[in-house]
This record gives sequence, C-alpha cells and structure tokens, in this order.
Amino acid sequence: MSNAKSTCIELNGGPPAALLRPIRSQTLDRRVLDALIVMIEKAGLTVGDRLPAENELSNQLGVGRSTIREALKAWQSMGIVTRNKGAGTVLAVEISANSVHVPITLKLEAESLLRTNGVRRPLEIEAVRLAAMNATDLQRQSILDYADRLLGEHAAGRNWRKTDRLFHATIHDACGNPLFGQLIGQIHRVFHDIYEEPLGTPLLGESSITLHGKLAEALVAGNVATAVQYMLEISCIVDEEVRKHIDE
Amino acid sequence: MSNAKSTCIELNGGPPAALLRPIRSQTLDRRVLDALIVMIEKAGLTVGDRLPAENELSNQLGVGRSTIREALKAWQSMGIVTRNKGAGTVLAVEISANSVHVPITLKLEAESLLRTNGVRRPLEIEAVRLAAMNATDLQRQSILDYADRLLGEHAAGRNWRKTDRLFHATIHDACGNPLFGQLIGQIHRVFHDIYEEPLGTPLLGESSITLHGKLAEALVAGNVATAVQYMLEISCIVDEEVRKHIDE
DNA sequence: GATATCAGATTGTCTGACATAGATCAATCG
DNA sequence: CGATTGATCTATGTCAGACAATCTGATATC
Repeated sequence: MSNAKSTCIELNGGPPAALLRPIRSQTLDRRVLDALIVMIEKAGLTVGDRLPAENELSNQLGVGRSTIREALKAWQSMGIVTRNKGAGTVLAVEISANSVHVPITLKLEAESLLRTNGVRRPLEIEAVRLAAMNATDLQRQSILDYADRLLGEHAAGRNWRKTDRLFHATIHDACGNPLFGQLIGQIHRVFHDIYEEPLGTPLLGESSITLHGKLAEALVAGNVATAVQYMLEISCIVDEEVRKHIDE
Repeated sequence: MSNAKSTCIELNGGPPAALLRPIRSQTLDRRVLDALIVMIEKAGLTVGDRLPAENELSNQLGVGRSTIREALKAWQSMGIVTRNKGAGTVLAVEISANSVHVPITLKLEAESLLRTNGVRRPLEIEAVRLAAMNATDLQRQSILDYADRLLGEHAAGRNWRKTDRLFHATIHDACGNPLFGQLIGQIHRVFHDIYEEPLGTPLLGESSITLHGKLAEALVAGNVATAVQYMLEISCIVDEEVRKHIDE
C-alpha cells in the first residue's frame, strides 16, 4: 500500500474508490472529509451519532484545527452534520465511502412558492408512476395501511401530518429510485422551512385527504394512469391552497 | 466612501451597549453572510466580480478573519462563490437580498448513473410540456434556430455541445419556471463532474441529434404530446448510452 | 427524589503568523 | 519590438494558541 513518507496518517493516500471517484481531492479540507468518511464508516457511525471533537480530529489527522473546522463547516452548510456549541458535531445523514454528496442550491425568489411546487409535481407524479409499476406486495400493503390510518386520523380530528409523511415516503421508497425520495424530501423541507414555518400555517389542505385514499387504491391495484391522475390532483390542490394564501 | 463607522453595521451591536436583544442568538457567520448580501447588492456586484479580500471584510465588518472564512466556506461549499489562492473570491451566481439559496444535497451511490437520469427525465419532460404551451414567439424562433445550428454543426462534424446546451437552456427558459432550469442544470453538472469528466467519455449519444430537430418542430408548433414524446425518447437514449457504458 | 451547582468537554471566535499559489509588472533576451 | 523570465505583491490556505460561551453529566444539597 502507500506507506510513503507520510507524517500525517492516510490523508495523502486516498483510496481511489471504484468507479465513483470522490471529485478531485486536492485541497486539504477535501482530503479531511474523505478521511472522515472512512473514519465514520470504520467506526460504524450512523445518523445521530457524535463525531470526534475538533481537537481530537486535529491531532489524529495531523492538520490544524482551523482546517478541521472549515471541512466540517462545508458539511454543516450542506446539512450533512449539525454542530452545537458545547454539545459537539453529530451526523445528520447516512454517509459511506461509496457515496458522494453533491451540493445543489435552489435560488428562491419571493414569488417562488408556486414554482417550487411546480418542480415537485413532475417528480411526485413520476414517483407514483414508478411505484405503481414496481412496488412489492409488502410495499403496497404498507401504502394501503398508511392511507387507512391517514383517513382514520383525519376523521378523528387527530394530527395526521406524520402519517402523511410516512405515506409519501413509502411511495418514494417503492418507486425504486432513492433519488426521488431525496429530492422530493428536500423540496418538502424547503416548503416547510421557508414557507410554512415562517408563515405559521400549514399549506396542505384537508381536501386532499380523501384523494390520498383513492391514490392508494389505484396505486396498489397497479392502475398506473389512475394513480398518476390522483397524484396530479393532489398536487394541484396544493397550488390552490398556495394561491388562496397569496391572495390574503 | 462614507465614514468607516457606518460600514460596521450592527454586526456586534456595540459591546458596551449590548442589550439583551438577541433572544435567538443567530450565529455570527450567518450575520456575516447577510451583511455580505447587502454589501454585494449595494456595490452592484454580479457573476464573475471579485469580493473584497478576507482581511478587508474582517476590518469592515469588525469580526475575525476566521469567521469571515467560515462564512465564505459555507458559500463555497454551496457553489455560490469560488475561491482561489492568490486570486481572491469571486461570485459564481447571482445573489440579491430578496432571494434565498437553499442547500440541497444529492447522495449518489456507485450505481446511480441511471437513477440520476431517472430524476432528470420527468423534469425535462415537464419543462418541454410547459415550454410547448407557454413559449413566446421569440423563444420559439430561438429554439428553431438552435436546432438548425445543432443539425448543421453535427453534419459538419464540428463541436455541437455548446449549441446543445443553449438549445436546452432556451427550452428551460421558455417553460416559465426558472427552477426547472436551475435543477436540471445542476443535475447536468452532476453528470458532467461526477461521471463524464472522471470517465473521460461523453455520455450523450449522437443518435439523439435528429430527435432534437423533431422536438424543436413539435415544440414550436405547440404540439405538446408529440414534443413530450420526443423528449422522452431523447432521455431514453441517454439511458441506453449509460447501459452500454456500464456493460463495458 | 428533585433541584442546584460545579467541573469538564466542545464548539465559537479572535489574534498573529507563515506558506503557497495566482496576478502584475519590469527587466532581459531573442 | 515582442515574448519570456523573474521579482514582487496580493489573497487565500494552514497552523498555533488563547479565551468565551454553552452544553453535558456528575456531584452535592435540600
């Protein structure tokens, strides 16, 4: 292996991962992050676990604390870790050596509420289409269960938001392409963080609840066109709610 | 310039007169970025312009250089600025006070080449659908022109990649929702940075060139269904190219 | 048992210093 | 005269040490 004149540990001999090379690692903080990924995987750290302290990383990797901080800052701004004064740095997403996190930014203008939903719509619809074709029996059963629970909770006047999230997450999972769940999830986070939380009111209208039940039935039955149609209607209801909100 | 005191805008709030104002102690680098946005807008800086040096920002804003660096690191990791040793920090995207850049990360696994194209497909198709319905006459003419140029360049054996980019960018522009262009553009960048550049070979097959011409005709004629169909075929050709590449 | 307090741990910030790569410009040589 | 080379300046990259602010957990107290 590469056991050259390395005063630092394995910062210089980054493993040339198979096929998916983690972008060009020339700057020091990039290599720090690469080393951190290896370290995290070796230690089996997962979401919620705490990373070693900055000073310890600094000693262990043989780089200054500022470099460690800048590397972690990059991860923090991308949402990969969360850092709290006094508490430490904790992992916020799953991460492994054969995955690479690509930063993307959405530039939102003041009037982009409808536009945000506009890009979410085709993604949701495609996810439903794929799920209706590819879902396993187990997944179809889960989707049905969540839909029942959703209708029940709504009828009982209880909080159905969490079940709604699980319902859609199951669909995204069933479509077979995890990127759909990732993208839609983050766009959903945009909705929540940028719009709902500051505005104080949820944008998801209750009128879509019954459509969720019909969507589940069609999807589980493999009725692709019908399921897609219901998903489209659900998305359009969000548009209406947004317009109603803007008018006020 | 005005007095130096006014440039030190309420970042520290004055240590002696520090009231109990900050209930929610926003982190310092966050405030640095907010101040930077104001500064950029006031100075009229745009893409390609250089920001003041770290030391100057440190003096003007009254915070340590490490804080400036961490703030800029966050912007760098989100692709908002690029930084080069000796050269300085330059703006990479338009930024203004009434826009917010939302960080999103795509976690790519080793086998997600097809999956990346999988999420791009519904976005491209929806963009074509919207463009076919909403494009202005001027935009339709541009799309036709670029398609002609594309076919001509391909027939002449010249490099047609730039024209291809312009062709699609015009469609994204014509769809009326700038988020489509943003998302697709960044996903395209993922393709290029992560896959094509390390692998050394372009994935866009030449067989799709003729389809571009048909797509342009259908789109310009407002024939929505036909245009969508051609866009779908183009995207599927990319899938085939990817599969061919994986088999080798 | 519940609360208050204290010590340790950890990130946030500042300061100062040096290293390194890009940019600029003048001097040199063909 | 033009182009290359070299020196110098500028700005980011990295390091080290220090203190502040805050959270965690254990201890002490009622």
